[in-house]
Amino acid sequence: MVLIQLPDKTKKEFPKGTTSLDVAKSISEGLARNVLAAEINGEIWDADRELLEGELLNLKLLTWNDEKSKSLLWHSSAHLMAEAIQFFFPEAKFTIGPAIENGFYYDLELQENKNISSDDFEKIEKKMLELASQKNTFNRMEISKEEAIKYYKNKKNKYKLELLENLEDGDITFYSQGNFTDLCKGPHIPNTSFIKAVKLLNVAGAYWKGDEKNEQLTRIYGISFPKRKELNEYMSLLEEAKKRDHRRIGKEMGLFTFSNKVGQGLPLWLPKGTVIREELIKFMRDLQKKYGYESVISPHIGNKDLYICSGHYDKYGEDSFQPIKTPSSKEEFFLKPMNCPHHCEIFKSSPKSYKDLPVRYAEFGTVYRYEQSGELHGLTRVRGFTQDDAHIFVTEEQLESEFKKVIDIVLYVLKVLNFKDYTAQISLRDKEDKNKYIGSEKNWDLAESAIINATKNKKIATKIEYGEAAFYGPKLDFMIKDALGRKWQLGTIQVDYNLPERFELEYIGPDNKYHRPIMIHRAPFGSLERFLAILIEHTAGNFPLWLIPEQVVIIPISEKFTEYSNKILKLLKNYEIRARIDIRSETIGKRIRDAEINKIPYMIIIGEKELESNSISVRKRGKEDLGNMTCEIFYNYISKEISKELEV
RNA sequence: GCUGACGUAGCUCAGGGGCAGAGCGCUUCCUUGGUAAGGAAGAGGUCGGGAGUUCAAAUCUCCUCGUUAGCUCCA
Repeated sequence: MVLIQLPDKTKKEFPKGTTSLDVAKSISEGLARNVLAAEINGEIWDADRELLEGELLNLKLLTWNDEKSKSLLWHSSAHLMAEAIQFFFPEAKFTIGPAIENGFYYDLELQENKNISSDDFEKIEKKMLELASQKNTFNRMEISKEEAIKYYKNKKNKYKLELLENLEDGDITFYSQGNFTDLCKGPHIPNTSFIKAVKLLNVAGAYWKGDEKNEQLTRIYGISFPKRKELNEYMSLLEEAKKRDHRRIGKEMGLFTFSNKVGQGLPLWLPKGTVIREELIKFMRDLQKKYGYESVISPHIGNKDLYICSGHYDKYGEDSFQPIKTPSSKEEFFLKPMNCPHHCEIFKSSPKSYKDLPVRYAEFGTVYRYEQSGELHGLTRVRGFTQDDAHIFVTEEQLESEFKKVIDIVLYVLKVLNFKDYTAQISLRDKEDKNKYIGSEKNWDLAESAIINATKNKKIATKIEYGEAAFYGPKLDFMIKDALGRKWQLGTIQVDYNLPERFELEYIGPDNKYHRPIMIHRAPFGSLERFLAILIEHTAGNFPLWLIPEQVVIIPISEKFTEYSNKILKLLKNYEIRARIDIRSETIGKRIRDAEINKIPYMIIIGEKELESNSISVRKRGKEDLGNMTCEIFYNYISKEISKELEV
């Protein structure tokens, strides 16, 4: 007897050999037609797999509407794609083909001199749909290890053989559908006909097992849906996302640019972009003042010895911009790739008492890193950027409370700019490979537990990632996705016991003895470049009023009102409102339309009426006429809006 | 750095061995207007750069630089 319990707690009995699909049929034919798989005691099973007899099984039937079954359909689609590719490229050797957050991919090795390009996508998609319509079932087979090895030796597929090495005999399953058989632990959808719409998205190289020392395979990404309409919706969503791309908006709004003559990955800030950047800096300066930070300034280069001392030379020296040499002596200087060593030396410049601590040095430090060319991406990954950096030197006792204060700053920044969808990631050491790091086991343990405790105490939801720590210490990173769903690290807070040791930093304690401070590295924005990139995508260029480069455009009805308009412009500028006049000989309609498209929050219309009453007419973007008012009232209106944006 | 794709006007893009194109933007002129597109004319290009094939190359081939999607990396 098979005993099951459905989510609504009803219990049912079925004879031996019953599958989840049979259970669905017993409920309704309609449900049975839509069942993709079943969750049995929390584990996902094929719908046509025979249920085990004996103990009571918690059974939940999964249809497309269950989030969990999306990856099921996508994983099965990867198999279907493999079958289609096998048809056109019989020599292809398949490796792994998982479902991912949005869709699926398959990594494969092609015959030499053959490659798949996006030109092949259409025929592969067509073949996939043709195969899908054959309603081929996904058949699960339990295979002995010996048999499996024989199968892939015969296919000369060393990748699958490598995967088999790590599998236990008795634990190996193959799945086959139509003409394609694959080593796979499943589960799968019942048959291919559930896949009704397919789109291959891109082809790229990917290293076997993610290691660049290994072979580079061909990876093909795709997505599929049970309905054509859903695919269309997804594709238009992608289109919309592309419109938010900061590279596009940055160009349209004239915020920043790049020049090949200047060099790859070296952004040039245009006047409008600089306004936003300077506003962000002002905002952060004010915030830091409140939290007791002191500003410091350090040069753009540093002696090689500085980085030998910090350990950065050892770790990154070869891959950095190469040293600048002095003409007379043999001294070598590096462009600074981070500010911490400079700040350590500032700390050392005078003796410190425990009464001085915490010491908080802040600097908007511009740093240069030689990023691999393939890594460069708009403003999110560049070779020259400015960090809103600070280093806090604390005693053991101060560490946790100070760390929590920094968390407050980061959370405040995210809140002011309305970032709700972020991940707080605790980046710890790689458990396997500890050679990547400097410092003692004890220091690392202390630093890691400090972060874990502080976040627990602050009750923020965190995700632990091993192997993501900096080489000198663990981090709390705030990750935000861009328009295309790629994750970027913005704010970061790091606990560091190692650099104070390397720089022999000390303070005199109440016991009149020397003690070693602990260092907190922190940057709430991360880098201004990356932060602004994400902010552009987040707002689609509709920045809050306090940040937007052009707050107001004045539109005179005709040339007769130019003089009065200039007077108003001057008045607004005295109020520190960012305004300009649109004196083109276009119609009012046209100039309002352009201001709307250019995302200008306020338009001021000036004509006969305004001149006579010494006033202005205000229009808010996306809204109607706000009516007639004096400049002073308008200023109050705007100031109120800005302070509302900043008080959260 | 690796693999694939792409570089045509300021921007977005069409063309694809035989005269360099469109829309938007820009300039000038006309229009002097009341809350999302007034009209006309004009300027603007070594078709990323170099080499080759050809009577002829923006177009085909190779190299190179850059951009881009991934992979790898990210102090």
